[in-house]
Amino acid sequence: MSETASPPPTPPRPNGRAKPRQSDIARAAGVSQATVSLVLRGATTGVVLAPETRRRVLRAAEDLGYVPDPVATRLAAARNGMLGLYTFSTTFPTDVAHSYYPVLVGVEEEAAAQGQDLILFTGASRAAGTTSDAAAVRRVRAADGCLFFGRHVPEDPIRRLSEDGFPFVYIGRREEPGISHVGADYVSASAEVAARLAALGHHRVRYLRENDDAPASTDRERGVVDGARGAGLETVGLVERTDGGDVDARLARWRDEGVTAVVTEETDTGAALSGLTAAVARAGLSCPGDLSLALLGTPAAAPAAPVTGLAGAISGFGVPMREMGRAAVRLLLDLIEGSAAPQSHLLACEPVAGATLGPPHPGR
Amino acid sequence: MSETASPPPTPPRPNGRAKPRQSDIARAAGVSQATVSLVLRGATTGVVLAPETRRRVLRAAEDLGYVPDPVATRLAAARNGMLGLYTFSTTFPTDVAHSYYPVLVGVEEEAAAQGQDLILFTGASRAAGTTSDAAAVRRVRAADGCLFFGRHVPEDPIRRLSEDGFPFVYIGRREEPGISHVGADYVSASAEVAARLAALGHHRVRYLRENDDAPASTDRERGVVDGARGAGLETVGLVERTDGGDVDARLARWRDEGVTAVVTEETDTGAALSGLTAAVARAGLSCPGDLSLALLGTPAAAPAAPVTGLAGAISGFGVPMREMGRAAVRLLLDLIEGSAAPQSHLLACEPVAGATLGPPHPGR
DNA sequence: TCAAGAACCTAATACGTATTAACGTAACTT
DNA sequence: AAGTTACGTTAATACGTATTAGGTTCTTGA
Repeated sequence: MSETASPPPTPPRPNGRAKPRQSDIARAAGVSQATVSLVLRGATTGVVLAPETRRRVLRAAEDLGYVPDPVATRLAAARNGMLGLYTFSTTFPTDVAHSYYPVLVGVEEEAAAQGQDLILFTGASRAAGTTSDAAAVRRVRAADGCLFFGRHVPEDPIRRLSEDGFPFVYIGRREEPGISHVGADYVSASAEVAARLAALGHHRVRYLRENDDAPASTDRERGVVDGARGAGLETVGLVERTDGGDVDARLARWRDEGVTAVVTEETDTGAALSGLTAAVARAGLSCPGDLSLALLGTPAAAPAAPVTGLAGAISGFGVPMREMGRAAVRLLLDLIEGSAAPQSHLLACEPVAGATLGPPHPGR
Repeated sequence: MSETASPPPTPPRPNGRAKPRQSDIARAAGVSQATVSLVLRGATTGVVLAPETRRRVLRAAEDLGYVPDPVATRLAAARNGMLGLYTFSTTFPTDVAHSYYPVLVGVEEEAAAQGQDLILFTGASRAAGTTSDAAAVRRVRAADGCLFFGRHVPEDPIRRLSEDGFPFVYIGRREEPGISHVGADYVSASAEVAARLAALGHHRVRYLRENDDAPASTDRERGVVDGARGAGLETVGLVERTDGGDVDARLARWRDEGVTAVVTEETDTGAALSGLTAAVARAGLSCPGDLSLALLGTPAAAPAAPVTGLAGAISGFGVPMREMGRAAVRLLLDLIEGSAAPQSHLLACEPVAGATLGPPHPGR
């Protein structure tokens, strides 16, 4: 299934080497390399070129098929029109592909719209060497600036970037002061969900969150608790964490306790949600018939194990991932151009009506 | 929804500048910059450093928090550990995201596995300037090599790359000799589908193909025709092209003509398939009850307009997109390392049994 | 006609690292 | 003791572009 093709003919190049350089153009046009640079770069400060010279240089550049070397451009302290996107993933990228994909789409869209190329750095890269996080993060300096993306991020190497004045933006909320991020307003959106439950008449509710302390989870918890308090829901025992234990037992206990609604969150792994829905299905319960269910966050587009026993979409809110990607690119460009100080943006989440919320139906 | 954060404290750097360089280390360790490079790079050809010197240099590098500059590295050495991925898309990238996505996943997987980073070039980029295709394609030289991806590609600029000896690989079959590509064996797979129809007892069949001449479409047509001839199907009037006309009328005509099975192809737009299935649904036909249906290619993962009226998957074959991405990366790396001549790989497609094929049921 | 500008261009250098030829120096041989 | 080797390090240079401080020629005004 493999066929070797004859190599293409290689026409002689003026230089003997593959790529024509500015100095080749200079020779052809009878000017200096500096002049070529000035012509091709567009007039800089005050320097004026004779129209005739410009023409000659441009002509020669065209003839030779000149291609500016982005690396050299970058080394010579200018921009190279490339933005980095560094993805930290605990698991292999493909596993979380679906839940992160919309962000990538947004980033790509906006980057293309702004005429920037994108360098994809993968956290797992360079696995061959004895590389630390630090070494991995270093590579991003090849770009004009970088976006960081993922729930968990190695902080030290990135602090170093910050100290060096390298422009970067987190996608997702961060706690560290002085660094830029574009996040979603999980607090408000989560509070709104709690309020929705209260409005339906629920009183005893459980919020099942992931057992880690990523800002996204912390924010949601805060929103749920604040919202519950504000709406008059019971807050004692409201929050529980996934602990790898028996979800079925947990669900049964909740029913015994008179819980009428459960809220959980969607993260990159989707563990909390999938575990919960599976348990609900095993218990033979329906939503919202027996139990109301709300989800904080957008579920993956095409889950490997589709949620069974649920009629429509899960109620809660959606994360504006695509718009976050776009906003992050815009902010990063502002930082690179120096036209903005480090700053943070929180985007509003969109409520999802869904089909899993209803009035309370106490179990047993 | 925006908050300005205080800038982080900037600790004094030995150099007065932001990033320590090899020459800073050299000064601190009392050696030359060249020695620093040799130490940090690992022993090159025959050059041996005194263990004591190594220690001093490494120590100094550690103390100063040295970070090699990838850009300078790339300029000095030939490689920079980055592969380009250039996507040509007729429409906006996002529109075809789903159907191309598996390839991107494969590329990213393999690139990460090989310790390479990825530069995403988008054809629409640099829209601001008066840039030609040529100028757009030039940018890929920032990488060590490049993958090209898309049904239609500007040939001239790429020929130039080829002449310059720049390593690149097409994903998808190409006609041009002497350039490398990784494609799918549409001919064999399409012929197999035709044979399957014949085995079920069909005789009068139609193949509806896209109205363009991308190699992928050409190959499929050849496969269908060859396979039909080999299996004894009627070949007169077998092939038709989409022409933007009335699909319903076309379908009705087929029924009148006694056609019992229809084959179509999936491309980046998905136009042929979606038009056809919509017409089938409007005509109140079921597959395979009234009409057998086969598809050449993998349908997009999550079609915007889900196929209605079809019980299960559409029969035909699937394109190994992810594996094509992986294979293309491997081939590109071989080319870059000079360990391989330009060559082509055709990957086998996987038959999809599906639920839309059955014995012939003449209409009317 | 001379000096002062203006207009155009170039020489020189920086950017940070990799590589190679060459240079001392110390150890070893005879 | 002189010559040879081996060893450890460095000077020099390349990579390709950007930038700035001049240097030449050309106008222009008096």
